Amino acid sequence: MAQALRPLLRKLNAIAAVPAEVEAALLALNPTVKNFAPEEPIVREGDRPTHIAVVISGFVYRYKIVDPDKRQIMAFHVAGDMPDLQGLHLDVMDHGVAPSVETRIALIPHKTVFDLTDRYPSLAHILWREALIDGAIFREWVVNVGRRDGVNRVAHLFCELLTKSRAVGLTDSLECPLPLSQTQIADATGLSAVHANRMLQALRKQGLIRLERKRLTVLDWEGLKEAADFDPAYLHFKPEVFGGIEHDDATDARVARH
Amino acid sequence: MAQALRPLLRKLNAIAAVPAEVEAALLALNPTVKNFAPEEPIVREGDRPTHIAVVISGFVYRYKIVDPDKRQIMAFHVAGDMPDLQGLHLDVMDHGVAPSVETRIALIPHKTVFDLTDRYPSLAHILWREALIDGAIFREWVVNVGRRDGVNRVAHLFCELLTKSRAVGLTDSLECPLPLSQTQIADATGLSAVHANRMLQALRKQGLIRLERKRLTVLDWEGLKEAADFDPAYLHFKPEVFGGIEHDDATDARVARH
DNA sequence: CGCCCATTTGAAAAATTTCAAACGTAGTGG
DNA sequence: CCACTACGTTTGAAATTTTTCAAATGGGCG
Repeated sequence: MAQALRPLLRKLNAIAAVPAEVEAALLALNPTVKNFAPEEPIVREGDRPTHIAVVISGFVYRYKIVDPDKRQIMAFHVAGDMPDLQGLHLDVMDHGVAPSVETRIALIPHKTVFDLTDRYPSLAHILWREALIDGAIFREWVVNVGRRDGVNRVAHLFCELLTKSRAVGLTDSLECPLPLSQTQIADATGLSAVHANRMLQALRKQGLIRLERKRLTVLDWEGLKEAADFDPAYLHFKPEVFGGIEHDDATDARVARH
Repeated sequence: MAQALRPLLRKLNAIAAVPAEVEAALLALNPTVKNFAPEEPIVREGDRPTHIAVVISGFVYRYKIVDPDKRQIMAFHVAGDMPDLQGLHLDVMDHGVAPSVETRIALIPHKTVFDLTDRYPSLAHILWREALIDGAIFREWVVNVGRRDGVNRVAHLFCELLTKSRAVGLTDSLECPLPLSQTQIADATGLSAVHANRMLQALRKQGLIRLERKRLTVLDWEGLKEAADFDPAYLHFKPEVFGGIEHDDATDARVARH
């Protein structure tokens, strides 16, 4: 398990410069690693977490139940992400965390994290920054769900997921895992499952995406960005990572100028 | 100006225990204070802020422009709040900040804040916690806009504003300032202005609220909470502050059991 | 094969937006 | 003091988006 936290380092390096000694200290940790089956709760609303979860592989979402037959998904997380970083300073969970597929999670006691941030103030700043980026993404989701129509919302979600996947090295093409049911896509975009289905069909018909075997392929990145009104600034990646996807990509992306 | 940051202390004390020496250090600051006219930008999307803004009095909102004839408001802030705390670790603003009424803002250089957090690690933890609460509120807004219908959304917004106002001592009754146009309420709830107007009428007709001269009066707190599906847990106030509003309040709140 | 579950389709119902106009109030300038 | 303007609120009605309901289709798996 010595390398279990490798994805975390890739993630942290995408958002900040991580000093070598901090990298070493993190790699030296020997965290508990636990497998979670699809939909098996990782943390529940109301819990008082004592550990930080780091996604090693798989796909995780955060959600709240409303009504209680409605659900809203507020975030997706891939390898390297810490879906309950907030537990460090907020005692009780105001939402749940669950995986959508078989997922490996490293568990690090809060105390261990605080020891590290005491020893390495720069790590504290990086984690604080990560928490702020988490917040920035929620803001964009408020915009997405509040002011964009169905097609836009789904397109935007896909742009975000592909960009994040590329930033942490999960893929270097225009294709990435998307282990979600249409119901989950609907719950993330504030749509009904039926409507989400139709929005997906619209995106396919427009030749923007392909969706098969739980993988997303973007056929026309510029077109999808346009349809989504997507600007990655809110993800706050380091400048090098920022743009992420170029026009002259080695794929079949059509050039769609606006 | 020696007492300019008094509201900030009330706010911080509502979310955490603030050591006396930290209180003293904050009060000893002599921040620049600036007045902003309604709608006069405090920070713009794309800016690289060098200072933290603290609301001393007034009412501030954070927003993004989409399309560009649509606007989404993502947060409201009252006295004591720091609407761009995130600027401490995120270089460029991904959204704008503006007041809805004449507002007094204290400006504290980032450097000053970092000096203080270096000197008082407990302050760093409090500010980090505040940033996480900021994020928790965005999550609830995603839920609000994504999974609640018109009336619910507006009711929820009002519950949040009243609860926050009480927590920082802006009011101790069921009445608080609400210096917003219906267009702004619409932009915060993801509705059209016309529809927001109708939802307000519905809340009035149900005898839940009164709205006049830019003040909100809650006539039936339990009823409004019920209509809003409101649970203040996501605001993460200290336990003492938590409940905030009791059934047997010294006001004319009707008892609405569910 | 048969079952379970996710996806897809169609059609009606409901929520929400858009458009257009009326109304009210406050402020400005004559 | 009145006319005029600007802006926010209110109203009505049609257009549109989205949801709901119900059923059909399709794939994976024991």
